[in-house]
Amino acid sequence: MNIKEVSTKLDIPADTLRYWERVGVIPPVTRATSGYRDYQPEDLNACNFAKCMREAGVSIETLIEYIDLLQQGDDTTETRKALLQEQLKTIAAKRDAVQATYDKLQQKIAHYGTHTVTPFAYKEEK
Amino acid sequence: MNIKEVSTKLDIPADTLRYWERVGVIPPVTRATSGYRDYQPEDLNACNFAKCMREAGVSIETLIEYIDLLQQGDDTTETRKALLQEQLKTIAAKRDAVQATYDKLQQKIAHYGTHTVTPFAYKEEK
DNA sequence: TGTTGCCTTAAAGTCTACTCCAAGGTTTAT
DNA sequence: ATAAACCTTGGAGTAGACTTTAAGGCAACA
Repeated sequence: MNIKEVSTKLDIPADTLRYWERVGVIPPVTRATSGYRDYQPEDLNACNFAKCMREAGVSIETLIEYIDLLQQGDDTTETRKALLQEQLKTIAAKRDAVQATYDKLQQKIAHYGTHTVTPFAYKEEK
Repeated sequence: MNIKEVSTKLDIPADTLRYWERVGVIPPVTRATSGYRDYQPEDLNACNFAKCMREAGVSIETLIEYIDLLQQGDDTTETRKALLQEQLKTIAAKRDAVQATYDKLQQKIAHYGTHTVTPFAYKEEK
């Protein structure tokens, strides 16, 4: 699978896929003899994982750290697990913040303009 | 309430509060005769609103648009409401994406290293 | 076999959203 | 009344994450 197909399938710009590989957000991608990237299923998994983690707010730096550990192989399993657990907490916090804003904004919209004087949601309700 | 107190109370850097006001993410803040900012309750609401929206992923540009409409006054109520509804959709999408990643990562962690060969979550499960 | 379209890298450029700095005015405590 | 600790603005600088450009190689089709 070439880079264009992966880009289309996963909806990630080709430039971003190259950038991720270059800085180490995903492991080196399998190459054809031409030098062209030829993404294998596991390469796709790596890209998709990176995409989801990025969308959830995980930094490039953290992802590089994870891939580094993975490529050291040895036994970094526990360290990797701890790293993921830490990120899970961060993601949970983000989720909660987004949900809270969602709820309040929805309520605000519900009677926007009907009996509203304050144009800002999140006012401490009396 | 001076800028330092607001910064502490809302946990937003003072530089960011000044920046937000300068670009129009919040309306102009009330001033003392000295020229110092003297945040009124409604100014605080505006800052808190901006903070929540930013955390939920709403862009500076969008917030400026909202404040612009607000200050035109006239009757921009419907336009503003539409803008907020649009953002609500974006926020919902973000929340869902973050939640999905949370769920899958949690599952992944649950048996990380026990019977795992793939170090990437989000593999299409067979 | 040419040409159209895809691929490669390295390096420089861009965008968003702050964040810091310099020069100077104000307030508060001693 | 003077130093310490605030505050102000305008403008420059930075961080993070891409995104574009330049120069050139490979591939597929007419």
